Amino acid sequence: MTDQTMTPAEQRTEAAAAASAALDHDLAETEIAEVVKNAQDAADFLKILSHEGRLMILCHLVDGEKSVAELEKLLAVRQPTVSQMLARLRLEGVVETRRDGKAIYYSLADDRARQLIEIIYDMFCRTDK
Amino acid sequence: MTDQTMTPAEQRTEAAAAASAALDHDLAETEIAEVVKNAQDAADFLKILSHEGRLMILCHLVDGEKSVAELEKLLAVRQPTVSQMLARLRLEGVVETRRDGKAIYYSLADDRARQLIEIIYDMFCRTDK
DNA sequence: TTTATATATATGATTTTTGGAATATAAGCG
DNA sequence: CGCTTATATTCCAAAAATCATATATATAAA
Repeated sequence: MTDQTMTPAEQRTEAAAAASAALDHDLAETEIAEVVKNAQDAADFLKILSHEGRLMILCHLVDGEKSVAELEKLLAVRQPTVSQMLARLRLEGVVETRRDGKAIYYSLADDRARQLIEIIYDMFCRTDK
Repeated sequence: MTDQTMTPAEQRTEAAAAASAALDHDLAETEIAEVVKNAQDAADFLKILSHEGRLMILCHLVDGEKSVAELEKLLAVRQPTVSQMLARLRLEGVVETRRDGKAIYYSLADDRARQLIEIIYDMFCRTDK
């Protein structure tokens, strides 16, 4: 279908044009770029949740803040592993921290995450019983 | 916190026991295993969605079935790439196919996916405007 | 200030995921 | 039958994610 002699950039441009044509109201390049960006953002966000350990952490945080030590026990994994998962969640802005003495308490900082987690919890932890 | 002289298996057992204790109603090993399994299932499912291309495909399929060629144009990627993404979705049971002559039409086959996709679409493609 | 506890980070090995290129199959057409 | 179009699959290299181990930092307590 697509001419194999074109460069990848040319092919993408052509394909994008084809996509525009397909959506009869003729999207501009910038609009296509925005759709792609939305998809990227959404996919990146889902990637954060698509990990057993991180997902369990987030599920627990729905019930309220937890210290690293508490999460370590709840998940049955070692401390550096919990901290690594928390670091990722922190960098992505999904959780935030509060210090109390030696302990650091983590809580949810993103409503999208809270919403999705609750839905996923219902889907996978209630329905299937 | 956890004794570094134990084997990983021992540590996991101990940590699991600690987790049980933490949840005052004393979960059995099998119950813990089930929670972990739920988390794994959910994470695996989210992994399928957490990919820009697959996500875009699923978004388009929410509007109704599409042939491979249509998706190729909508996504602006090459045919083998579309087929690879579709193969993954097919193997995971998220989409199903119907043949019509030379064309193969794909459609959503999983209500969980449909539900999540719609929510994600609202979150990332409507809200932020 | 030394020591213990709670948490974080760095490093590196291993595994998974990804995406391109080539090739294969399957259906329709002349 | 050969030819074309639509789709699928295989193979492989590169990139990314994961995980364990070791080490660092920060707070508190003695």
